[in-house]
Amino acid sequence: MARSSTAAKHGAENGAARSKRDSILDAATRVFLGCGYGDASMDAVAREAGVAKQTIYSYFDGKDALFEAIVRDKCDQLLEPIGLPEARGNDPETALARTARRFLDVVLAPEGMALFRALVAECGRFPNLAEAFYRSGPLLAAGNLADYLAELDRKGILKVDDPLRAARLFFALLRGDLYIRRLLDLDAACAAADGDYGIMRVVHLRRFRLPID
Amino acid sequence: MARSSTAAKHGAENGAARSKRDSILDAATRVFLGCGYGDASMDAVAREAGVAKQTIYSYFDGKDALFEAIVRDKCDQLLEPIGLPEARGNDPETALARTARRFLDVVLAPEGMALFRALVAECGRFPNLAEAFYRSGPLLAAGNLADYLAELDRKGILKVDDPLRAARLFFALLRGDLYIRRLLDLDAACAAADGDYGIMRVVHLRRFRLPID
DNA sequence: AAAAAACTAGACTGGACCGTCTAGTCTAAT
DNA sequence: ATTAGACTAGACGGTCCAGTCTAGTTTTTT
Repeated sequence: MARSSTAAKHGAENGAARSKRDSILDAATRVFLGCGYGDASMDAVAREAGVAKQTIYSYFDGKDALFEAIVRDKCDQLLEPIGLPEARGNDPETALARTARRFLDVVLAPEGMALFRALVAECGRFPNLAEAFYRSGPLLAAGNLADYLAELDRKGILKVDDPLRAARLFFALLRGDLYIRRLLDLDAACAAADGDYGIMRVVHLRRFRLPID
Repeated sequence: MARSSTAAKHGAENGAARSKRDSILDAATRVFLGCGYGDASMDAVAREAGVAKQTIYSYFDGKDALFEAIVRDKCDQLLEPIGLPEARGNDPETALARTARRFLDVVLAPEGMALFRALVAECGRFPNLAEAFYRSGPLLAAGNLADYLAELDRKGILKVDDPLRAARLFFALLRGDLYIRRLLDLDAACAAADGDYGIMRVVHLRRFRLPID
């Protein structure tokens, strides 16, 4: 009664069953994030997972539940690095640059884009998923950065009146125009993983005692 | 042979036909932007337009063509104000604030959000539409602002090394976090039209000889 | 008035797809 | 060996929808 929330008829809680469930989840992730919720078919998921359709329905209640499962899964797994608090030991510039890179590497990666695109497309049908994503992603990241900025302010290193707003604007600057282009799937062949996206330009704003709050 | 590009069998090029075509376009806009391309049905469009389904097919080639038509229509109509060049007579601060407001009023409005959301969802199916939107929207706006910033730089009022990049970051700052929230349809009940969105905070960055390029 | 064109209402075809069901196979425990 | 539960392959019912077709009505043109 532990794992499969509602469609639970699996007595064997061993590793084999778990790996079958996982392969379904993986396949579903590829299919759903590849074509979107509407154009993804359960038959395609079954084919991709190398599994009979009935097996999917024995692990998940239906298409909705499967989509929810893969989204929550990807949220946990993908957004986990940007939810970590700052390493406060380093000098601020390094810390900010590291935060920036961690954020962009996740957010601009194809998987991150696909997840966000799917959520935007289906936010009407799954409003709770959209909110869960926002809270465990952008909001958490901004909160952590805000804490760090507040600390810098207390130490007199930086003047930041409204840390949360400052953090949000920091991330907004980082996303810049590139985020829009990626969302629209233009610019796919751009410098993806290795590009430094002008991070340092944004980070160096602090030199000017930035009033970005 | 002038108007209805491919499905043309309308000899009468008078005003009545035009208004019927328009009422179809209007209804299609409501339906498509309301539920998205996938969940919109041609029957729903016909019902909404108060028109027989066959009439739609006599004006448009099919669902795809109708979607294209309404998107191009809304792009032209919606993004037109943000494509206008700057009024160069005013002082820079006023000009920037005006540009900012014009941009946000369009982009954050429900119609603008719905259009963008539909394009993000269907960018795989209609890549050309996504690009057309980007060019006639964000890119054009950034280009115009860049021209203005370059002029300010020539006059020595502002130091801007890379005007286009500066313009893009300006708009990125304006979108901020709110854009993400609106895309996910959280935050719908927020201060919509009358809110001043912190524009002045962003505009005042210039006081610090902003190196946002 | 008569003819032509536009339009309507609704039935219909063909296809996709969700979720269920059946019948049979494989695996593991007893 | 037997038995129970997990799994497979595929068929099937029901629903929804794009696009076509038919038959009849309204509007416009001549």
